[in-house]
Amino acid sequence: MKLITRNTDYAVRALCYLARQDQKSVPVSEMVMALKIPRPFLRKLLQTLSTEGILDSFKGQAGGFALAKNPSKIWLTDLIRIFQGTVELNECIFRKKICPNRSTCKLKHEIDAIEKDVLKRLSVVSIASLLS
Amino acid sequence: MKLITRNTDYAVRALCYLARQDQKSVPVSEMVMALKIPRPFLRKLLQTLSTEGILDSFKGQAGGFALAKNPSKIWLTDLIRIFQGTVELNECIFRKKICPNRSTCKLKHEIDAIEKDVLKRLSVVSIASLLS
DNA sequence: ATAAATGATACTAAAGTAGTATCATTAAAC
DNA sequence: GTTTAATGATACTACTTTAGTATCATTTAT
Ligand code: FES
Ligand code: FES
Repeated sequence: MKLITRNTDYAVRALCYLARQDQKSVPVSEMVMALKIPRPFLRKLLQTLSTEGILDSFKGQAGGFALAKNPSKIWLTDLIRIFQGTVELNECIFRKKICPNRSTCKLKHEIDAIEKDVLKRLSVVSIASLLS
Repeated sequence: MKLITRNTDYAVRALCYLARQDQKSVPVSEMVMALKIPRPFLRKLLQTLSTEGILDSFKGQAGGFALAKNPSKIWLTDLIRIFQGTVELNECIFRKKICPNRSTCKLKHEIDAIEKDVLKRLSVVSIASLLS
């Protein structure tokens, strides 16, 4: 099981790359060179980050992408939410229906507690903190 | 993202059910009734638990399954390993290859640390502790 | 012999993840 | 004003994992 999918992982790299630049905007082609991420995939991903307000985008020649916020304000949990949905280690769906034992189930309690910890640890990680 | 898949979840329920019985062996049909898990799915799952040494099985009429160990010796991590493979929240595979940045990557460090915590918490949960 | 069980194994379906392709729109550069 | 290099929008394909089904062989109590 993975906590971070490819999308999120690539997004982190791209955002770190942008955070280290002080150019007004960086085109996808430059990032493809630097990060060796498949172009169409990176493009789609950056578009998503743009519509989500993480990036600003500039169309036309000499256009590209730039961070829309300070790297210390871009949280890993934002990216996870965008690309993977909410963090729910525990679903307990029972044949498409919410499980009737949810309130008493000890397994659920255990996993819920673990989930809380994981979220707590994830929620302090920002792009700034990943810059090294 | 899920920490526990359906297989593992069902296995926990089945094992808890068996732990509460003191019959020599319980046939699948009885468990299907009690747990409302699809029969062929439960069957396969119990067979797996049997070959993995978690359950004893008895063939022929009046046969069935029974715990092969004390419930306090059956660990949630065993079940996760059996049905989901090793817990690895962090893969960082870069286009089918192991990522070259593994040693320096801060994201990996963070996720590794979280994974360690999760494993620590999972590793103390046994069927006995889930019996309620 | 029969019936009720598991063993072994192959198959199908659904969902999530990863990646590609294409055409339209924009705006700087010439 | 035309060209060119960029993003916007959107649809599509492929792969992997998870979930679930089906079938026939074997065993054993009755
Ligand atoms: S059995 Fe459904 S929440 Fe655990
Ligand atoms: S970039 Fe590969 S381990 Fe993080």
